[in-house]
Amino acid sequence: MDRDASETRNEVQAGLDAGEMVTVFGRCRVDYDGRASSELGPGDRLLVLKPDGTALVHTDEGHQPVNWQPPGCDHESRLTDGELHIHSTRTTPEETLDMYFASVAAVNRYAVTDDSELSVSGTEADLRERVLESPSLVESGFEPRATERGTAAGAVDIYGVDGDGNAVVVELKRRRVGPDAVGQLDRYVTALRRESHDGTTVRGILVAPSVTEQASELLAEQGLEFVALEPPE
Amino acid sequence: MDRDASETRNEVQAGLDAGEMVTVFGRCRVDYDGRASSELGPGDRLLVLKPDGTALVHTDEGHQPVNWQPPGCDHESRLTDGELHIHSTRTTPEETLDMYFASVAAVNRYAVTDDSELSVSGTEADLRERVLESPSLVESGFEPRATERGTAAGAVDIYGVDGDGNAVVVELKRRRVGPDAVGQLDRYVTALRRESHDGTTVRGILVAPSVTEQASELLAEQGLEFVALEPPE
DNA sequence: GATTCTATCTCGCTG
DNA sequence: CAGCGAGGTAGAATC
Repeated sequence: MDRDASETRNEVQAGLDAGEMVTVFGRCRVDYDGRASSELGPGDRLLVLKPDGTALVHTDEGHQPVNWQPPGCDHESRLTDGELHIHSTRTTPEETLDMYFASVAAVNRYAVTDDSELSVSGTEADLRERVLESPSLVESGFEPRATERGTAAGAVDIYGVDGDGNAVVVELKRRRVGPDAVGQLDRYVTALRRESHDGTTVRGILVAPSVTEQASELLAEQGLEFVALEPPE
Repeated sequence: MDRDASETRNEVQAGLDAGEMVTVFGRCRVDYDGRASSELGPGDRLLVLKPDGTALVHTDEGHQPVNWQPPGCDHESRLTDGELHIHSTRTTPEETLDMYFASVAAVNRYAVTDDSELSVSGTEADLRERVLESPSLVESGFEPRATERGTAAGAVDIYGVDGDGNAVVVELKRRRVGPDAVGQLDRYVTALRRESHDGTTVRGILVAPSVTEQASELLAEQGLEFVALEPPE
């Protein structure tokens, strides 16, 4: 099932040169060096080289590739010590990925045409639309005034006022939230209180499907509020 | 280049039954429904089905699969309206992925053996080891007393005391940090101050390679400190 | 390019 | 199983 390494290399390089998607399955070692560094001993893996400069190394397990390079990298095929050697580099940050194939079971080249765009629903953006269309879902009398309003601590998802004229900061999450989301909301509320030189009251409301116990306690400690709401669909 | 759909389906199913990694390249539509939902119109994509129940749908661009299922899913091959139809399901949460192939250019089956483990260096754990071996890198006189010390707000990376007997909370990050890390440290410090009924001073120190401007301001506002330190390697 | 935040995040660990 | 935090997170939007 093994193939002549030189012929294999030519096939891989021809695919890369043609702007095709190239896959290589075989026994290999993998070295990575960059933001971190890693070593992976011999094993059977599927290498996917994309025409946009992406490289993915997949084992038989897991959603995540065991090693990879992001889009925009340069891939080179080489013969190093008689083995097929794929060398991929990027800059900013400087990172290299090297794969050494002791044997190659298959090389495949695919000419890819894909004009469709993925459409997703049930995102945080959908939840924001839902709140903007029906602000009373947050609270009777709530009036949104701005989205992505800037503060010293970052941009607030929805900024508005309540029925008593108090300022309201709404932080949206599409799923059940933990302590991190409370910290985020607290930063925005604190920043706005600091920025409002008059005595305006600033309320913080976390809008999400649900909240963990620890996050709930943090909300109470900080005097922040929670409203249960799911993204549409 | 197209293949008989029934024959193709048999090949895919045989690979799944044999516990092999199966790839299908061809023109397809993809529907996903679960935590969110998505639709993807016709285009050429590479489908990877792993023996652990993972499914990955890759276009010609990007590190991330355009659609996927995590490990542990059940994959079925079907003939629906004369097309190869891959149906993948999971529970908790209930999620389904459906791929309909208008044409298939290639099916590949790979028997995978991989006994090697990935070893990574330059992680947060490596940074923690570095600090525990040389606590003076944080500050002269700093003495670590515990790692992963529990608080009401979660576990502190390193807990210790300074030369004056004050409590010190160290939050480690392997890379440049933004506002979220400051919020995290602040939650731990606040929780410990609440828990220490005597008048013990609790200091919070963020240890990371560098810090963004906004995070730096947040640190100053909260009376927290920063020490520049990189993970080893 | 740097910063900030979302994500069907995934993954590992711990209770 | 849920919760919590790390990640070479990637990706998008904005400055």
